[in-house]
Amino acid sequence: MDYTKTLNLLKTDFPMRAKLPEREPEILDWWQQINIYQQVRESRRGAPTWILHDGPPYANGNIHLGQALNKILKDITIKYKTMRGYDCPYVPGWDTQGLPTEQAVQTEYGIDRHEVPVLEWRSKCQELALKYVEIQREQFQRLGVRGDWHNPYLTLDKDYQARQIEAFGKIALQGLVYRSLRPVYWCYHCETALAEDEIEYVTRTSDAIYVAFELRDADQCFDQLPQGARAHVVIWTTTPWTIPGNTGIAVGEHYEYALVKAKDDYYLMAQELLSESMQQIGLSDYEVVATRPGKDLVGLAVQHPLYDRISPLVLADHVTLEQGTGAVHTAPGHGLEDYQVSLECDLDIISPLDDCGRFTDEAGPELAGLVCDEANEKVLELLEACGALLARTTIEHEYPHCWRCHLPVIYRATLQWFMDIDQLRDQALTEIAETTWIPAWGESRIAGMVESRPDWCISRQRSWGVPIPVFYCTDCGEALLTEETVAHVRDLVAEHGADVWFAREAAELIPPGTTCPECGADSFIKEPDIMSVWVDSGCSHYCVMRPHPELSYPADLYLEGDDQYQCWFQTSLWVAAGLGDPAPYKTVVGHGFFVDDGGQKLSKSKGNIIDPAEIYNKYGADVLRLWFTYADFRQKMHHSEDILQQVAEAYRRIRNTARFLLANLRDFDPATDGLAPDQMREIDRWALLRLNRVIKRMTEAFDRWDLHLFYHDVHGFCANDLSAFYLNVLKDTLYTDLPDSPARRSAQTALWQLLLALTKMIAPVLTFTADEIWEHCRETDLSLPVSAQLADWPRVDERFDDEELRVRWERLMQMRTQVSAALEQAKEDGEIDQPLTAAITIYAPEDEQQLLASFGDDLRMIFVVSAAQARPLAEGMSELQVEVAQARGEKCERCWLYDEGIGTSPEHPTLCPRCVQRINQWPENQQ
RNA sequence: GGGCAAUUAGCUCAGUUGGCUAGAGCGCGCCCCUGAUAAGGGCGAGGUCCCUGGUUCGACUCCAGGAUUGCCCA
Repeated sequence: MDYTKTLNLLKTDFPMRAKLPEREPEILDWWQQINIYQQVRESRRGAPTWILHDGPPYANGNIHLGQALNKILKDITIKYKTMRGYDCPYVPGWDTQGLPTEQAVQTEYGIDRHEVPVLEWRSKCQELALKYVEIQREQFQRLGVRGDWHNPYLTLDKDYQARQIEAFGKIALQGLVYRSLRPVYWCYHCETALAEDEIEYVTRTSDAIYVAFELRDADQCFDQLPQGARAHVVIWTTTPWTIPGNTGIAVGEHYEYALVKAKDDYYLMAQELLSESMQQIGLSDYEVVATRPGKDLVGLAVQHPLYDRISPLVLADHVTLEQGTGAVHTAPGHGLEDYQVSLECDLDIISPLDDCGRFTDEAGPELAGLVCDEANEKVLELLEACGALLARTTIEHEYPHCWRCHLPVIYRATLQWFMDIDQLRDQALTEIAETTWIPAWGESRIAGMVESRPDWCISRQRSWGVPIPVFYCTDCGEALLTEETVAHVRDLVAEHGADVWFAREAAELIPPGTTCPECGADSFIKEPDIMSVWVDSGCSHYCVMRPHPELSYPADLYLEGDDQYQCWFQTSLWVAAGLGDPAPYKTVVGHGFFVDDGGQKLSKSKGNIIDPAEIYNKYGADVLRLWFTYADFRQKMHHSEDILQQVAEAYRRIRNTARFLLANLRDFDPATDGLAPDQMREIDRWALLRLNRVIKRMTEAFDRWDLHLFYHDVHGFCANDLSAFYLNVLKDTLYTDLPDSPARRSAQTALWQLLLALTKMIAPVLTFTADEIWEHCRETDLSLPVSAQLADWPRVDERFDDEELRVRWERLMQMRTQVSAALEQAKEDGEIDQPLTAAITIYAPEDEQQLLASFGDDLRMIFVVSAAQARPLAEGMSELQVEVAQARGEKCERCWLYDEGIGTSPEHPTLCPRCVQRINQWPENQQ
């Protein structure tokens, strides 16, 4: 007879194989159908809100792995917080304006911005940005990210732009914004100023030259100098093309400078760098005539080698003796430190370059029209011709490059708009101290950056962005910016979008009747520059969080890649400070970046870019999501195929555990079959005690953003506590006991709790799989909400927190390890085939022996053997010993345990008495 | 050159206030099961806890210096 029909074998249509790439899109469709975002929001109506403000990714391509990580971490957090009882509106956003889009229009559409009208150019930019918003929206949703995808915020929205103009006006009217001629990083390929965060340093080889500047009145300082002798200050520079911009030479106050004679000429430079420099110049035969400290040299007049003008000797703190001659070529139009010196020492600021980096006529006829970097040769030629070029070598050094076109940038003095950071710094630092930073060292990191950050250059010489709403009087040139003009522009932009600024003349953009407060004239021109894209996103709290009916200020959380300490975390703070607001965030979480298995950063140029679509199309988004909780996201994240394989394997384990639970609950109705804790068997209470522990740890981990503990704890629980032990032990009860027996119902009561809690706990991470499991859970309990996302986070059930039980089982588990080892040994020695054929005797010290004995008949079940008994230590034994023998009797055909009573029933000659009894009582309808 | 951080088995991580033979999962090797089966179970081999000093009865844990790596800045 086939006894399999008299067993409660597994039964479920929950598939073992996930086929996530096929299954996930179906679940997505279903979420859309039931409008999961709205349902979740409604289920939390009236609950306290918890707001994560989305940092807008830049819409100029497919999403990359870092963006996938970012959005998934946000999603995990929001889903967790929702389950914890909060109402969590999530409004995703996109950064849509700025240089990257303009460049993409050029490359993708092949349009030259100089050849089309500005409005057409802007419309192309908008078209492209919106295209990528669509693409990214699809891709983010595919990752399982839940949010208000139908109503995202875009920085190009009219309302956004209008609020941004309003914010600028408020900040500017408080005197926190100024316009100044100042050297800024300038990319002459992109024809725009670049902010510090748009610079990348690349090693390159440059010229390094020594140049002689003739001293006009050296004899004032050095009476050793013979009448009519020529003396030169020697400078060293790696950018020959900046020589035309030289307006001074800086020396260090306390350094000793030596006047040396070589051949018939005299040279002046720092004593300490003398031998090195003279060697480079090729004048090894020289003598020191005199020395003077730097401070004595101040005010000496030096003749510029190329032009008829004087470059005075000045003091500067930044002069060092690390390189060069200790006499520093100073071109205030081409360097920030030089610029600062020029302010202190009243040097001229000369920057004879146009937007494209070409020398203007100011540089003289030989240089006019040449592009600066390429003009090096010509400058060298000119210096050579006048005998000023002493030596020419090369040097390898880090040089700033444009982050977009990767070409070298220059410093160029231009009129730019700045936010006055000095006025806001203290407030910003106070706010930083008030904010919670995760990880904690993020605080010292951003504080350090904020302390030393120079004024923020916020203007860009481009057109795809929000205009700087300033006018200039055509008569006196004075800038015009009043509450009225700002409000007027703001209203026009709110109605027509920022295009209106570019479509209309100044007269049509100012309130009628406006006159210049300085000279009374009524004719104006408009500011040509737009705001940096970092202003756009930095204003998001003012443009989105403030006015949005569902959001509020400040946000509970900002969560971005840790490059944002220098960018969005900061720009948002500066804007808030400028507006007189507290920080826009209460907590800020920074996450690391991906590196490949060799530890190299993922980048296009290295060709090691990973497309998240490839991963979710191959493994599924849930595996991708699980991966992001596999490693500590606050550090760099490694990517390799090996790691993905591991994660996929772990996914299968979790999935199969859930499947096993489901498959044993088909005949269980929690309402009628569930048992109270005091009616449950000890092992089942132990399982729920262990579940409590996982819930506790998971909750703490999520609260502390120790997300990687999720993977390790949940997976460890499934693998160790459940698969390897509890579920394995339970099989005998679940399969062979009477369906309605107390033991089986006790087990099922625990299994049901395990299944529910586990499914809820994985819901924020394995968001697709959780709902797939949940659907099957609802077959057991229809009163459950339709999605796990609508469930409450599991709670610790204190009825199972039994310390005595915990200790008791901990000791048992230790002994179990020894039993397993003994069984393995017996198997190797050929004494038994497998554990089920074994009978074990455990000789244990008294305490242990009593503990084991207290389990009675359950002991053999716990060790998954046919028979087990505990005895006191025998003579000569000092510690626990396990004796393994072949179990007596035959193998029962039904329960597979060995028993001596087999054959005693004529009706069922192959069954043990226990099974015979059960068969006889087996419910009719299940036979 | 400066700031912030990291460094525990092949991989990803644990390791409370310094204290028994440093743990887990995966991977690997060997074996068992075939009533979780493109599943499940057992055992095993893998570690100078980056290095060097110091404090201490005792340091993976604390201190100093160094190395390497990553990010940011110059």
